[in-house]
Amino acid sequence: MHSDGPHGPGGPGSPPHPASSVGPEPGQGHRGPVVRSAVRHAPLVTQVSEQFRELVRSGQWPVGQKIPGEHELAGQLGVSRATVREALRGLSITGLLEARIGDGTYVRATNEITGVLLRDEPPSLLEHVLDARAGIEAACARLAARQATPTALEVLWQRLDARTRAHGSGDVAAYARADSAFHEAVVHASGNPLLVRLYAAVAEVMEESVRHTSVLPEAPRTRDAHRQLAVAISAGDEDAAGKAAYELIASVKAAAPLAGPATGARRV
Amino acid sequence: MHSDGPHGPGGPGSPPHPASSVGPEPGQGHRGPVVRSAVRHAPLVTQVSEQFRELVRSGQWPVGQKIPGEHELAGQLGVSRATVREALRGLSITGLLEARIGDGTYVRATNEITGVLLRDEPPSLLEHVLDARAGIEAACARLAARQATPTALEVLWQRLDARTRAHGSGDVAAYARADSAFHEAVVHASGNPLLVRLYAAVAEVMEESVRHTSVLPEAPRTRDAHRQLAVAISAGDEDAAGKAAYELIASVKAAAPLAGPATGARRV
DNA sequence: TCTATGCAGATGTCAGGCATTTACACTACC
DNA sequence: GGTAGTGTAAATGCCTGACATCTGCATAGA
Repeated sequence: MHSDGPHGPGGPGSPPHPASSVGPEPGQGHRGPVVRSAVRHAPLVTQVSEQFRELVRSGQWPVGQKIPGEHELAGQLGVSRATVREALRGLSITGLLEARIGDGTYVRATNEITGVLLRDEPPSLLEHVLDARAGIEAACARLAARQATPTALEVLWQRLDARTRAHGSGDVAAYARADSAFHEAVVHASGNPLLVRLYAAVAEVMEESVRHTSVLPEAPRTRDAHRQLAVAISAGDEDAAGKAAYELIASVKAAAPLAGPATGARRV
Repeated sequence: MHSDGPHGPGGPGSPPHPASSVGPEPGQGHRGPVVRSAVRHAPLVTQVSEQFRELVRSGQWPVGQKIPGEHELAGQLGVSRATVREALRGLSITGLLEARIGDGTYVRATNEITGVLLRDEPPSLLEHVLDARAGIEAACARLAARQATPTALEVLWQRLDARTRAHGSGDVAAYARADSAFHEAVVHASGNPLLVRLYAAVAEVMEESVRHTSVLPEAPRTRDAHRQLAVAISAGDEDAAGKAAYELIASVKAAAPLAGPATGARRV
C-alpha cells in the first residue's frame, strides 16, 4: 500500500457494526440490513440503495410520503451520511425519489421506468400514453391467447367478475382497483416479464397523467370490450384478442374526447 | 442562520469558478459547463449528472468505454469529488454506467430504461425480448398506418430500399445498421414518443442479448415480411400492419429456433 | 517462460464543516 | 380578528481531506 494509517477503516472511532433497518419493523430488510464483511461484499452504497428501493417498491414508503432525513437514515443504518446521500441521489436521479431543498425527500414513483419517463417527458400527451398502453396490452393479449395457462385464464375471468361487481357497487375506489387488476391479469397471462414491466410503467405514467380522474359510469361499449377481450383470449384467437385490446381503448377515447394532457378522463 | 463562518461556501479556499467541460472539445457542453449562480439554479449534482448523461447519449462516451476518473472529472468541472460521485452514482444505479472498484467507471448502456431492464432481469429469455419488440413494433405499425405523415412514409420506403441494397452488398455491419434504421422508421412513423422510447430500450436489450450475432442470409419469408409491413402502413391498413409486424418476428423465429438466452440468433 | 511483487491509480467510505433553503410557529401591527 | 413580518430549527446542498481497498500493469525474480 502506498499509505498506511494507524487506525481502522473509516478513520478514528470507526463504527463497530452497521445494524438495524430503516423501516418500521427492525431487522427485516431485503436480505438483512447491511452486510459489510461478506466474502465478496458489494459496495455499501449499492446495498443501501437496494434497501431504499425495496422500501419504496414494497409500499413501506408510499408515493408522496416524506422519508426520514439523511442524518437519521445514516444513524439508523450505521453508515455515513455521504453513503446515504449517494444512495438517495441515485434514486432521485432515477426518478423514484425527489429531494426538496430545505424540506426533505419525498417518494415520487414506485417504478423506476415510470420515474425515467416522467422525468424526461412530463407532459406527454395523454393520447400517447393511452396508445402505448393499448399497444402493450394488445401484444400481451395476443401472447395470452396463444399460450396462457389455465390458471392465468381462471384469474382473468375472476377479475372480470370482480370488476363487474365493483362497478355495480358504486364504490369508485374499489372499481378502479378492480379495473386495474383485470388489465394486469391480461398482461400477466402473456407470461412475458418484460412486457409486464413495461406495462406497469406505462400504467403508472397514466395514473400520473390523469390524477384527478373522475370515474364516470362506463359506456356499454366499454363494458362489452372488456368481455370481448377475455373471450378472445380464452378462445385462443390471437387476432381477435389484439383487436379487442384496441377496441377497448377506442371505446374509452370515444367516451372521453381528448384535448390534451390531464384532460378529464375516465377509468378504463 | 444558526451558524456563521468567516469564509465562503465550501470552506477555506473555495473554488473561484467552475469552468471547462468534460468532453474532448473544451467549452461546449450540454448547455454550458456548470452554472452555479443562476437566478434559480438547479442543484449542482443534477447539472453534472445531466451533463454526463448527455455525453453518454450523444455517443461522446461510447458504450464500453472507460470514462475519466472521479478526481479528473471533478477538476475539469470545478466541483468537488463528492458531487461528481453523487452524479456518477445516480447513473450507475440507473444502469447507464458501471463502476468497477480499483479499475474505473465504464459506460454500460445508452438508454436508461435499458439499463434498468438489464440490471433487474439480465437473462430474460431471448424469446421474451423478441415478443416484446414485436408487440411494440406492431402497436407502432398500427398507429403509423392510421396517421403517418407523408414525410415519415417517404423515410420508411427509403430505409427499406437501403436495407435491401445493404443486404445485397454483403457488408454485414452496414446491413445490420440498415435493418435497425428501417425498424426505427416504422416506430417513428407512429408519432408516439413514448413508444419510441420503449422500443429503443427493448431493442437495446436485444442487442445485448444477442451480442455475438452472426448475420445469416435472410430467408425469403423475412424479406417479404419487411415489404409487407411497409405496404400495409402505406395503405393505411391497421390490422394488416399489426399482423405484418408479428409475421416479421415469426419469420425470424422460424429461421432461428430459440433455445434460451444468448442463443445464436439472426438479425431481424 | 512463467510467476511473484510492488506500485500507481481507481473507486469506496468516512468524518466534519458550513451554506442555503424551506416550513412553521410566533409576534407585532393594522 | 386577521394579516404581514420575523426568527428559528431542520432539511438538503456542497465542499475538504483523509484513509481503505481493490485492480491492472510493469517489473524483477525463479
